[in-house]
Amino acid sequence: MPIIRVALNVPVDTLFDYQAEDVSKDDIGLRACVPFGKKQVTGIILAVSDETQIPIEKLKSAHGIFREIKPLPAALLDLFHFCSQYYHHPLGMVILNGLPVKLRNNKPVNLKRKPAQYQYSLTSSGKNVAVTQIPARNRVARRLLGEFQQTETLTSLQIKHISPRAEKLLQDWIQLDWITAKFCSTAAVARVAEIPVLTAEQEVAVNAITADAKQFNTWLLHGVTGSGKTEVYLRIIESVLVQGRQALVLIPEISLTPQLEGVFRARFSTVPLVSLHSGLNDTERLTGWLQAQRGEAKIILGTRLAVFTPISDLGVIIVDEEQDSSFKQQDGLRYSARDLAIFRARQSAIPVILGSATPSLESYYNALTGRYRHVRLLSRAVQNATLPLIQCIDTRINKTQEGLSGPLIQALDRCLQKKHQSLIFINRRGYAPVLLCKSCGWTAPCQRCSSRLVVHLRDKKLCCHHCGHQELFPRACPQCGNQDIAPFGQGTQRVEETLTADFPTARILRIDRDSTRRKHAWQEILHAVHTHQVDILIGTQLLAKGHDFPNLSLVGILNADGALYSTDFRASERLFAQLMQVAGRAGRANVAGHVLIQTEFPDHPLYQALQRHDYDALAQTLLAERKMAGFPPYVYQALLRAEAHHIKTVLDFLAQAAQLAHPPQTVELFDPVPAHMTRLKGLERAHLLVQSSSRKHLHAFLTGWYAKITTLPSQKVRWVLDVDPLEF
DNA sequence: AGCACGCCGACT
DNA sequence: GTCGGCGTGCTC
Repeated sequence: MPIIRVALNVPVDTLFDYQAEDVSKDDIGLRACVPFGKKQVTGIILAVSDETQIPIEKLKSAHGIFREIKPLPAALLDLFHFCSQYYHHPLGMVILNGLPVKLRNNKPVNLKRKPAQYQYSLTSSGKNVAVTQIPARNRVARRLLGEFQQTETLTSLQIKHISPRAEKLLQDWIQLDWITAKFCSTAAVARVAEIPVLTAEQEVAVNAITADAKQFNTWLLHGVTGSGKTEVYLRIIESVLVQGRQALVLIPEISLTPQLEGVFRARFSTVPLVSLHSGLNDTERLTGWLQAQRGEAKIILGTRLAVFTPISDLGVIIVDEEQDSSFKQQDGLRYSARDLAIFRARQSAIPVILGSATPSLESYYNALTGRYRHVRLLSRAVQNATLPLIQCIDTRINKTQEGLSGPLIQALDRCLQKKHQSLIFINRRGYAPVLLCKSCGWTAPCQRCSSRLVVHLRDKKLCCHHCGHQELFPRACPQCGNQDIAPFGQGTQRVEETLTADFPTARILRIDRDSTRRKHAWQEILHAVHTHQVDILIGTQLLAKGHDFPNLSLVGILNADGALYSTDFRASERLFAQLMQVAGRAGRANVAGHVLIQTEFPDHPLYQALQRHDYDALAQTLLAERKMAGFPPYVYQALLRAEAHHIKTVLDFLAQAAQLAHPPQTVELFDPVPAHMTRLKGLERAHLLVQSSSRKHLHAFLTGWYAKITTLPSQKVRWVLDVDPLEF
């Protein structure tokens, strides 16, 4: 009887052999349900053979093979294989983690007929209906209409997503002539929205990429905020769709999916699109995955996990905001979706486009050295729009009160009078970052992490932003008993309080994780901002990403200096990218943008470069520093991370691992050190850095070392290899 | 990862 | 005398 070799979701890097009837090589990539120990599990068939190394008495028979869906394509299995090897993670775990949950269980996929896909479009009379015409208690109807008025067209699936009850309203609305319905089954490339004329730069970019669309190339699409990178994506996707091929678009955050999805649906209204992200439930995720695999979905839009979607006829991959660290998974399998996207593109002989206004230094360096092809968009695409004016406010001269300096308050006031919107950016949620005893200097610590508890005044609580721990305010200092304990420093809530006092008539809205936690909160907030129901926005980095605020003319930045004295060598790069992104929120259409940065170091090269919008100047400076210090992109790194209840256990383990390493001369092994955040969620963490100027040598070394570490008695230590680490 | 096997401390 | 602690090792 033939043997199938199955990858299972277990932390050992071996395949498990089973006897199976009626199997052939065509079954590679199918799911098989097999007995494993006392349990039944489902894995993926990776090989079919007549032989096995396993003694016959140990060999069991597979319970069954699922044939209701097509096998995983060979290319996807290759991707998993590469991922397993490159990141040194067991193959079975890589594969099963990359599949939708519904494919991991012992059940066949339920292929019940999916509901007919209709597409509903808002009519011109529908556009004129005011949301207030709908009684406020009819919340679903209000939300649905609001959604229609934002994106104009919605599919049955999207509507179901808004609310299961929303579908009931549609027939009435068709009667009222607010919307029209049409069946969508074809994938015709029909563009409905008004198509902007390309700028000369955009045209050069589009032509260059489409002219070379038949082979693998990594393109760095390097365009300032507002230069119209999205339009370049759209044109390239269009050329791929015309050939009947599919496009994969990766974006950093779930919160950006609706926005980009709206753009795509408006442009390619009849083209089936799926979006895949962690906000979907298991069924939705499986449905989207299957549509992509069957080739029905032509545009696959998603966060990093979407890089593992089977796509039968991929024509292009786009990675938007490629510098964003959320493309790197920070637990378990620590893969970079951006780097895997490049592997996939090479494998499929198609272009991959990395888009950014502030590329990662790695990508920029690759573009400079010619590994990547560099296309630049230097001017804003919208007519009349100029780059915002960026200035520093020297807080050594202009002292701040409650975190706000005089010039910033005055600028806010002028902005209010002109009825423009303004934004205060402060990357710290809560009321104040610490609770301080003024007599002995005690600050409230987290018991489980090496961090300070953040003051959340509204619910009279202290919160740890790392582990979620909450506790009540102490009445007095637990160290010296003094009652003079008070919040110290600024967070979004405190800035909100201060500004409310300073501008009592202004409409102020705070946007951070605390205010957007509620379902649909984001949609409501964006709607309020777009319809100018808000004068001053206060927000964290949530605000920095992607969203267009057309009425925004002033951005104030508080407390950015912290990153300048960070020990993380990537802190400057990240700060620059983040500030550039926030600055880009100002002055989109006809309103000139103004950005004011409160800092004690206005002469710092980072702020100097920012004021001149000069990414290249800063990038060159940082690259020179990295070269001198021997940091990426001039070396390749890997981190052996370990955690346990006691730091000694961790350091002993790392010391043992270092002992059996025996690195070649080209690979440098550093001493174990405690992690930046030594305690996290009750565990102590440390790591050991390995680096080399040769990726090949580093990888070869890691492979051997990984095998040796696996044999160590791991006691109570949890460890992982983090290849190309971003955080230390 | 689970789950069993296995060898040492406090309990009805 | 046992119940159960979690260290070690295996799963085709």
